[in-house]
Amino acid sequence: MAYEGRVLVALADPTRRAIIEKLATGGCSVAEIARSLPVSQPAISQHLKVLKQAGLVRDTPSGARRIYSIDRDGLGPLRQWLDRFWGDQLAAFKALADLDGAI
Amino acid sequence: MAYEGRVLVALADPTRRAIIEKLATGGCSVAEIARSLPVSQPAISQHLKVLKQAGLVRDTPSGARRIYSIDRDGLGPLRQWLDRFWGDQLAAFKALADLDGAI
DNA sequence: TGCCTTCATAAGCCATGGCTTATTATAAGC
DNA sequence: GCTTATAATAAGCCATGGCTTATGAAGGCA
Repeated sequence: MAYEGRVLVALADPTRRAIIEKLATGGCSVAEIARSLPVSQPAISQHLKVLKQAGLVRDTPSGARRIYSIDRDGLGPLRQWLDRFWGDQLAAFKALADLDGAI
Repeated sequence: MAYEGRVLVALADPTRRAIIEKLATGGCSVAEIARSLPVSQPAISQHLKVLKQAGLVRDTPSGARRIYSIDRDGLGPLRQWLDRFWGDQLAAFKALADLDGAI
Protein backbone atom coordinates (compact mmCIF):
# COMPACT_ATOMS: atom_id res chain seq x y z
CA MET A 1 0.00 0.00 0.00
CA ALA A 2 1.08 3.56 -0.52
CA TYR A 3 2.61 5.12 2.56
CA GLU A 4 -0.09 7.77 2.98
CA GLY A 5 -2.53 4.86 3.07
CA ARG A 6 -0.79 3.30 6.06
CA VAL A 7 -0.76 6.64 7.85
CA LEU A 8 -4.45 7.24 7.20
CA VAL A 9 -5.46 3.72 8.23
CA ALA A 10 -3.36 4.09 11.38
CA LEU A 11 -4.99 7.38 12.33
CA ALA A 12 -8.51 6.31 11.40
CA ASP A 13 -8.89 4.22 14.56
CA PRO A 14 -10.07 6.11 17.67
CA THR A 15 -8.00 4.01 20.08
CA ARG A 16 -4.85 4.72 18.09
CA ARG A 17 -5.68 8.43 18.08
CA ALA A 18 -6.06 8.20 21.86
CA ILE A 19 -2.60 6.65 22.03
CA ILE A 20 -1.24 9.55 19.98
CA GLU A 21 -2.89 12.02 22.34
CA LYS A 22 -1.34 10.21 25.29
CA LEU A 23 2.11 10.17 23.69
CA ALA A 24 1.78 13.89 22.96
CA THR A 25 2.23 14.46 26.70
CA GLY A 26 5.60 12.71 26.55
CA GLY A 27 7.17 9.30 25.99
CA CYS A 28 5.34 6.39 27.61
CA SER A 29 5.88 2.72 28.25
CA VAL A 30 3.36 0.22 26.91
CA ALA A 31 2.02 -0.52 30.39
CA GLU A 32 1.59 3.20 31.06
CA ILE A 33 -0.47 3.62 27.91
CA ALA A 34 -2.51 0.53 28.70
CA ARG A 35 -3.29 1.88 32.18
CA SER A 36 -4.62 5.13 30.69
CA LEU A 37 -6.99 3.46 28.22
CA PRO A 38 -9.85 0.95 28.60
CA VAL A 39 -8.18 -1.79 26.56
CA SER A 40 -5.77 -4.60 27.37
CA GLN A 41 -1.99 -4.46 27.05
CA PRO A 42 -1.87 -6.79 24.02
CA ALA A 43 -4.34 -4.50 22.24
CA ILE A 44 -2.02 -1.55 22.90
CA SER A 45 0.95 -3.50 21.54
CA GLN A 46 -0.99 -4.30 18.39
CA HIS A 47 -1.94 -0.66 17.90
CA LEU A 48 1.63 0.49 18.51
CA LYS A 49 2.79 -1.94 15.84
CA VAL A 50 0.44 -0.34 13.32
CA LEU A 51 1.49 3.18 14.34
CA LYS A 52 5.15 2.25 14.12
CA GLN A 53 4.80 0.70 10.66
CA ALA A 54 3.09 3.91 9.56
CA GLY A 55 6.11 5.85 10.79
CA LEU A 56 4.08 7.83 13.30
CA VAL A 57 5.77 6.45 16.41
CA ARG A 58 9.26 5.50 17.55
CA ASP A 59 10.35 3.19 20.36
CA THR A 60 13.55 2.93 22.36
CA PRO A 61 14.29 0.03 24.72
CA SER A 62 14.82 0.94 28.36
CA GLY A 63 15.56 -2.15 30.35
CA ALA A 64 12.61 -4.48 30.21
CA ARG A 65 10.39 -1.62 29.10
CA ARG A 66 9.98 0.15 25.78
CA ILE A 67 9.46 3.88 25.65
CA TYR A 68 7.25 4.95 22.77
CA SER A 69 7.09 8.51 21.50
CA ILE A 70 5.68 10.44 18.56
CA ASP A 71 7.86 10.53 15.47
CA ARG A 72 7.99 14.18 14.43
CA ASP A 73 8.88 13.29 10.84
CA GLY A 74 6.12 10.73 10.45
CA LEU A 75 3.55 13.05 8.99
CA GLY A 76 5.50 14.04 5.89
CA PRO A 77 3.98 11.52 3.46
CA LEU A 78 0.45 12.38 4.52
CA ARG A 79 1.07 16.13 4.21
CA GLN A 80 2.48 15.61 0.74
CA TRP A 81 -0.49 13.56 -0.35
CA LEU A 82 -3.00 16.00 1.09
CA ASP A 83 -1.27 18.93 -0.61
CA ARG A 84 -1.81 17.25 -3.97
CA PHE A 85 -5.55 17.89 -3.66
CA TRP A 86 -5.87 20.57 -1.01
CA GLY A 87 -2.76 22.50 -2.02
CA ASP A 88 -4.53 25.84 -1.71
CA GLN A 89 -4.18 25.37 2.01
CA LEU A 90 -0.41 25.63 1.62
CA ALA A 91 -0.83 29.12 0.21
CA ALA A 92 -3.09 29.93 3.13
CA PHE A 93 -0.42 28.63 5.51
CA LYS A 94 2.16 30.76 3.76
CA ALA A 95 -0.01 33.85 4.12
CA LEU A 96 -0.57 33.07 7.77
CA ALA A 97 3.13 32.54 8.35
CA ASP A 98 3.99 35.80 6.61
CA LEU A 99 1.41 37.58 8.71
CA ASP A 100 2.93 36.08 11.82
CA GLY A 101 6.33 37.25 10.76
CA ALA A 102 5.04 40.77 10.18
CA ILE A 103 3.61 41.14 13.66
CA MET B 1 -17.51 10.99 16.46
CA ALA B 2 -15.16 13.93 16.31
CA TYR B 3 -14.97 15.55 12.93
CA GLU B 4 -11.32 14.71 12.33
CA GLY B 5 -12.35 11.10 12.90
CA ARG B 6 -14.86 11.21 10.06
CA VAL B 7 -12.28 12.76 7.77
CA LEU B 8 -9.65 10.16 8.64
CA VAL B 9 -12.07 7.24 8.26
CA ALA B 10 -13.21 8.65 4.93
CA LEU B 11 -9.66 8.96 3.59
CA ALA B 12 -8.48 5.64 4.99
CA ASP B 13 -10.27 3.68 2.26
CA PRO B 14 -8.31 3.27 -1.00
CA THR B 15 -11.41 3.41 -3.22
CA ARG B 16 -12.42 6.71 -1.65
CA ARG B 17 -8.91 8.05 -2.17
CA ALA B 18 -9.20 7.01 -5.81
CA ILE B 19 -12.45 8.97 -6.02
CA ILE B 20 -10.66 12.01 -4.58
CA GLU B 21 -7.88 11.63 -7.15
CA LYS B 22 -10.48 11.42 -9.91
CA LEU B 23 -12.33 14.49 -8.63
CA ALA B 24 -9.04 16.39 -8.48
CA THR B 25 -9.13 16.46 -12.28
CA GLY B 26 -12.46 18.30 -12.15
CA GLY B 27 -16.10 17.81 -11.21
CA CYS B 28 -17.61 14.45 -12.16
CA SER B 29 -20.99 12.75 -12.24
CA VAL B 30 -21.49 9.54 -10.30
CA ALA B 31 -21.62 7.46 -13.48
CA GLU B 32 -18.41 9.04 -14.71
CA ILE B 33 -16.62 8.10 -11.50
CA ALA B 34 -18.07 4.59 -11.62
CA ARG B 35 -16.80 4.14 -15.17
CA SER B 36 -13.28 5.09 -14.11
CA LEU B 37 -13.11 2.62 -11.23
CA PRO B 38 -13.58 -1.17 -10.95
CA VAL B 39 -16.61 -0.95 -8.65
CA SER B 40 -20.35 -0.64 -9.20
CA GLN B 41 -22.35 2.59 -9.21
CA PRO B 42 -24.05 1.88 -5.87
CA ALA B 43 -20.64 1.41 -4.28
CA ILE B 44 -19.58 4.81 -5.61
CA SER B 45 -22.74 6.40 -4.23
CA GLN B 46 -22.04 4.87 -0.82
CA HIS B 47 -18.48 6.16 -0.84
CA LEU B 48 -19.60 9.63 -1.94
CA LYS B 49 -22.03 9.70 0.97
CA VAL B 50 -19.16 9.05 3.40
CA LEU B 51 -16.94 11.66 1.74
CA LYS B 52 -19.76 14.20 1.80
CA GLN B 53 -20.54 13.62 5.48
CA ALA B 54 -16.85 14.16 6.19
CA GLY B 55 -17.06 17.51 4.41
CA LEU B 56 -14.51 16.51 1.79
CA VAL B 57 -16.86 16.64 -1.18
CA ARG B 58 -19.71 18.81 -2.45
CA ASP B 59 -22.45 17.99 -4.98
CA THR B 60 -24.61 20.15 -7.19
CA PRO B 61 -27.61 18.79 -9.13
CA SER B 62 -27.43 19.12 -12.90
CA GLY B 63 -30.58 17.69 -14.45
CA ALA B 64 -30.83 14.03 -13.63
CA ARG B 65 -27.15 13.97 -12.77
CA ARG B 66 -25.20 15.16 -9.77
CA ILE B 67 -21.81 16.77 -10.19
CA TYR B 68 -19.44 16.01 -7.35
CA SER B 69 -16.32 18.04 -6.64
CA ILE B 70 -13.70 18.41 -3.92
CA ASP B 71 -14.61 20.76 -1.08
CA ARG B 72 -11.59 23.02 -0.65
CA ASP B 73 -12.51 23.84 2.94
CA GLY B 74 -13.04 20.24 3.96
CA LEU B 75 -9.55 19.63 5.26
CA GLY B 76 -9.56 22.28 7.98
CA PRO B 77 -10.59 20.03 10.90
CA LEU B 78 -7.99 17.43 10.03
CA ARG B 79 -5.20 20.03 9.69
CA GLN B 80 -6.14 21.47 13.06
CA TRP B 81 -6.07 18.07 14.71
CA LEU B 82 -2.75 17.11 13.11
CA ASP B 83 -1.19 20.39 14.18
CA ARG B 84 -1.98 19.57 17.80
CA PHE B 85 0.62 16.77 17.71
CA TRP B 86 2.80 17.57 14.73
CA GLY B 87 2.74 21.32 15.20
CA ASP B 88 6.46 21.61 14.59
CA GLN B 89 5.62 21.04 10.97
CA LEU B 90 3.81 24.36 10.98
CA ALA B 91 7.05 26.06 11.92
CA ALA B 92 8.73 24.15 9.13
CA PHE B 93 6.06 25.34 6.73
CA LYS B 94 6.55 28.88 7.94
CA ALA B 95 10.29 28.65 7.34
CA LEU B 96 9.66 27.22 3.90
CA ALA B 97 7.17 29.96 3.10
CA ASP B 98 9.55 32.65 4.30
CA LEU B 99 12.29 31.13 2.22
CA ASP B 100 10.01 31.11 -0.81
CA GLY B 101 9.20 34.73 -0.23
CA ALA B 102 12.87 35.62 0.02
CA ILE B 103 13.77 34.07 -3.34
C1' DT C 1 18.69 -19.62 40.21
C1' DG C 2 14.17 -18.23 40.91
C1' DC C 3 10.74 -14.66 40.72
C1' DC C 4 8.54 -10.73 39.01
C1' DT C 5 7.75 -7.29 35.52
C1' DT C 6 7.26 -5.92 30.89
C1' DC C 7 6.10 -6.64 26.30
C1' DA C 8 5.12 -9.21 21.91
C1' DT C 9 2.81 -12.88 19.59
C1' DA C 10 -0.83 -16.60 18.79
C1' DA C 11 -5.48 -18.03 18.40
C1' DG C 12 -10.13 -17.19 18.25
C1' DC C 13 -14.50 -14.31 18.55
C1' DC C 14 -17.47 -11.02 16.66
C1' DA C 15 -18.87 -6.44 14.89
C1' DT C 16 -18.04 -3.46 11.17
C1' DG C 17 -17.76 -2.08 6.57
C1' DG C 18 -17.22 -2.53 1.60
C1' DC C 19 -19.09 -4.96 -2.11
C1' DT C 20 -22.79 -7.05 -4.84
C1' DT C 21 -27.64 -7.35 -7.05
C1' DA C 22 -32.27 -5.71 -6.91
C1' DT C 23 -35.29 -1.99 -6.47
C1' DT C 24 -37.09 2.76 -6.35
C1' DA C 25 -37.29 7.74 -7.45
C1' DT C 26 -36.48 11.61 -10.38
C1' DA C 27 -35.35 14.02 -14.70
C1' DA C 28 -34.95 14.35 -19.76
C1' DG C 29 -36.49 13.17 -24.46
C1' DC C 30 -39.48 10.77 -27.88
C1' DG D 1 -47.61 8.88 -21.39
C1' DC D 2 -43.75 5.85 -22.13
C1' DT D 3 -38.98 4.87 -22.26
C1' DT D 4 -34.29 5.74 -21.03
C1' DA D 5 -30.70 7.47 -18.03
C1' DT D 6 -28.98 8.67 -13.61
C1' DA D 7 -28.40 8.06 -8.84
C1' DA D 8 -29.85 6.74 -4.18
C1' DT D 9 -31.38 3.10 -1.07
C1' DA D 10 -32.26 -1.80 0.67
C1' DA D 11 -30.80 -6.33 1.69
C1' DG D 12 -27.45 -9.64 2.11
C1' DC D 13 -22.67 -11.71 1.75
C1' DC D 14 -18.12 -12.03 3.33
C1' DA D 15 -13.41 -10.40 4.46
C1' DT D 16 -11.12 -7.50 7.55
C1' DG D 17 -9.78 -5.77 11.84
C1' DG D 18 -10.03 -4.79 16.77
C1' DC D 19 -10.66 -7.08 20.95
C1' DT D 20 -10.04 -10.80 24.27
C1' DT D 21 -7.38 -14.60 26.90
C1' DA D 22 -3.41 -17.50 26.87
C1' DT D 23 1.31 -18.05 26.17
C1' DG D 24 6.21 -17.14 25.46
C1' DA D 25 10.50 -14.38 25.56
C1' DA D 26 13.65 -11.12 27.75
C1' DG D 27 15.36 -8.03 31.43
C1' DG D 28 16.06 -6.63 36.44
C1' DC D 29 16.75 -8.08 41.19
C1' DA D 30 17.01 -10.74 45.65
